Amino acid sequence: MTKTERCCFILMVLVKPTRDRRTERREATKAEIVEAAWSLVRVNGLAALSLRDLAGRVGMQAPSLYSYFASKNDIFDAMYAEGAREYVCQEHALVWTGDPLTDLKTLSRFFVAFCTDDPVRYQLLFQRPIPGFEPSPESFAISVESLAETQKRFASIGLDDERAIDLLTALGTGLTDQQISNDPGGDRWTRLVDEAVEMFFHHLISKKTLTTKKDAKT
Amino acid sequence: MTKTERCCFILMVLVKPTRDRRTERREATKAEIVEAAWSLVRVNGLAALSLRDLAGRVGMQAPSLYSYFASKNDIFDAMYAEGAREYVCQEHALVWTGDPLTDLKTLSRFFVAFCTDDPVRYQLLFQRPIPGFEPSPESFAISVESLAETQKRFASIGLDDERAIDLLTALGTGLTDQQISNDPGGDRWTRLVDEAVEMFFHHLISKKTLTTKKDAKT
DNA sequence: GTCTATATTTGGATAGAC
DNA sequence: GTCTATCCAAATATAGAC
Repeated sequence: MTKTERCCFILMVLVKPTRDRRTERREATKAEIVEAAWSLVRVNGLAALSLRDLAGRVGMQAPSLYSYFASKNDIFDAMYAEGAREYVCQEHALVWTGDPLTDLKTLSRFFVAFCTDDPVRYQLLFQRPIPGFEPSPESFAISVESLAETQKRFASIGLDDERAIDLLTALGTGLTDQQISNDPGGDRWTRLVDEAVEMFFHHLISKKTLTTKKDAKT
Repeated sequence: MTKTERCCFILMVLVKPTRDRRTERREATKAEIVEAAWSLVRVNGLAALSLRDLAGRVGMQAPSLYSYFASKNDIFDAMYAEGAREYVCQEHALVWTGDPLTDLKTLSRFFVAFCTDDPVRYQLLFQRPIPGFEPSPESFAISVESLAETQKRFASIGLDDERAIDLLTALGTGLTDQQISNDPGGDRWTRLVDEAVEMFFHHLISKKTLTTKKDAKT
């Protein structure tokens, strides 16, 4: 521990509310790098991200990035965490009515919109397109949190049948995938979300697996 | 044209049924290379295919591959063509009953089974995971042929609504994608195909968009 | 047709000066 | 913290001998 570091540490402990401008600056730069990484991968794809390009985008030389991230995968991990946090945040902001059909539509619309809105983010979060990369436990924990959130939402609607849930998620990813692969930027499949959820809902009712709070009319 | 080539050419023209052993041998080697490429790619993923590995697998040095294929993408193209041909062939072998629901199930089951049976092939044929690669017009034509086949099948069932078809394809790719991503080698999603098709079918009937030959009972 | 040798490019990552 | 210089590894692809 250098003299300067010791000094800082003592100050931090003694004077709690003091901001650490050094750390703030550092975090800001890290965020800037991650942002630049997103803009690059949105154009060239995840696999094409190179540290040279990335450094150039933020006005650095490649080795300088190693002052902020230990490796390339470490950068991917930061991107993953950011994406997962966005998902949790936006999902949390959804408004629930208590009506199962309406709420299912809300959730499905949100999922498909979130994914098609940024296909590369979808790829990073929900598929595994980078050979040597998997998210760190800390980053993955964010995803797990959101999964739990969704499960609770399903349960509160009365949807607890695994088969049914699997069918619904397949619908969501199917619409998403077709939209991204075959009509990028359009709405040929996203516009089908409501109809798909209604179809699913009526299917559930006909199996009497659902407990409705209000009764949905045909 | 060398003397030998001229000689061969004259022979081919004069004596029609004569086989060209040279060409046969060459095609066999090409097929062997493509087969080796598939086995490598199934293990390491599409992106990880390297010409060194591939050459080693068939007992060659890397440059020798250039006697058979002009480039790496040329090899991918051959793989694509082979995959597409398999699809057409297997689809063609399906047996149709004339009953819309049954036939829809047959088609959907086939699609999902074909895709989950070889996820890497699915990736190469139906997604675009290799940065610089897209199939040559000749190879792509095979896919177009199969699409036309499927369209005709849909039409013969009385299914000609674009929205409905899009919904059905989303169901197929959704089940496929979830199966591959979240339960590789299992059947958690593939076993839902029949239920999904029934759900879709009843949805169609309730919209009275379908002309049935036999009437399906509830 | 197959080989050895090599050109060329492009990555990620490290060392050490400042 | 940032830079220059460099290392190392891996990849596609070509040249030319045999």
